[in-house]
Amino acid sequence: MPYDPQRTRQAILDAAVEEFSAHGLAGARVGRIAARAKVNKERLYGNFGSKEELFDIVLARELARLAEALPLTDDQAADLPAYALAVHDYHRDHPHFIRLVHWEGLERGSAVAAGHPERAAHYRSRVEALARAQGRGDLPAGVAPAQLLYGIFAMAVWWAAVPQLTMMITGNADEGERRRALAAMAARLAQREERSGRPG
Amino acid sequence: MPYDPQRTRQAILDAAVEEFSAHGLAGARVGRIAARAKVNKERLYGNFGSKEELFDIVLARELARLAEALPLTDDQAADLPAYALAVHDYHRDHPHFIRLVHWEGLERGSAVAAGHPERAAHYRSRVEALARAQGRGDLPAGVAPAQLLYGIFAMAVWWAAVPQLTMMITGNADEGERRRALAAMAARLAQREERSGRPG
DNA sequence: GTCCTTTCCAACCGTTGGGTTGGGAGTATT
DNA sequence: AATACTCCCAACCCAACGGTTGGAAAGGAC
Repeated sequence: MPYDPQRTRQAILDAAVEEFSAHGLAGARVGRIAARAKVNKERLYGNFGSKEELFDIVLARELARLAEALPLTDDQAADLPAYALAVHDYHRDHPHFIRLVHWEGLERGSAVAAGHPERAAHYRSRVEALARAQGRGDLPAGVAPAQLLYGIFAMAVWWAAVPQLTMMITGNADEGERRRALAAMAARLAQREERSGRPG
Repeated sequence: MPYDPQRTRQAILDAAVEEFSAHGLAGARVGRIAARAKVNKERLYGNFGSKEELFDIVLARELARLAEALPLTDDQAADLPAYALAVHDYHRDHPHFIRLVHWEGLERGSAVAAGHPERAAHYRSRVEALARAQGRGDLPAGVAPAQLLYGIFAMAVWWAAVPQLTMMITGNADEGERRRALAAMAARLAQREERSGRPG
């Protein structure tokens, strides 16, 4: 059979994203990745060095895909519910990335943040878009833009990491209801006037 | 040395919660748990059957602690920001439970929800408290109470599961800022009047 | 066709994993 | 003080793990 190193690499990455997404770093099995990719284990080490490095590369690839598919333009920053829904739908349709990020957070902790300037830049650009929207008056100024982005992300993606909790909290609420509620809550975060509104 | 089976059990559970919280189900090492508890590995199996059963028991114990420490009274349901802060602070001060829940969600998936009626009841009671607050007019009726609870939880605890992302999004925002933003966002979710407020 | 490099594979390696075993030490019952 | 039962431990089991090795097959340069 003719050699096809490019195809080998690709097959390993495709298999690895499935395996890491399903089982995390500790739970993933190098042998399973090789088997699913129909490739010899040694090719994995020859191409990617180690299980951990492979995890990094897989995660970086998924982030690159997300970054391309889910920009945050100034238009979108002015329409927070629509952006929240876009984030939600992306992760619903591409469930690997958000799971990888959760595995990374749980297994490696906050120290990760220091070593990935390009990822930090990705999120910074989103924060800046929200800051500009605040400057234009399209978003309320009461909450720091970074915190606002955090809140939107939290509501839009958390269910993917804790499906069992989500089920217990919302019962068998269907996805339509979740999307509707997400949009409504994002709209509330985006409202311009704040009302104290709570009786002492 | 005199026997003390009660103490042995307790030591295993205390060691197990640390280990499972830090490494998850796949990453946890039975040998490490036994070593930390200063107990023979066999005592772990004699008392708890298997690694998985031990995980279940540890998680149930942590939920029981949370349920006692963090009720949701009707008073609190009427003051969503205060409740959100209470949830945030509990998980900040007792970081094991929320991590265990995330490990469970990632490793076992949504099927878990079906097998734990007592846990479902715990969350149902919280949803009902919010529903009553809506009935009294203390909370807006625009969002289903279960979805509202989901949103509050998501914002209040997500940072614990993805500390690296939180860091990249909010920079080195200190905890005080996070708490302030959380309260502000919860207040927005609790506002009674909705304003469309978005220019077409 | 010879030489050199790259791709690929089967078999292997040392270690560690969850889980078990056989028996000894402590305690309660009679 | 013999019996019986629970608690505990050191040593063991073996499958599976991440990672490596030696060499064969393929491709490119000349």
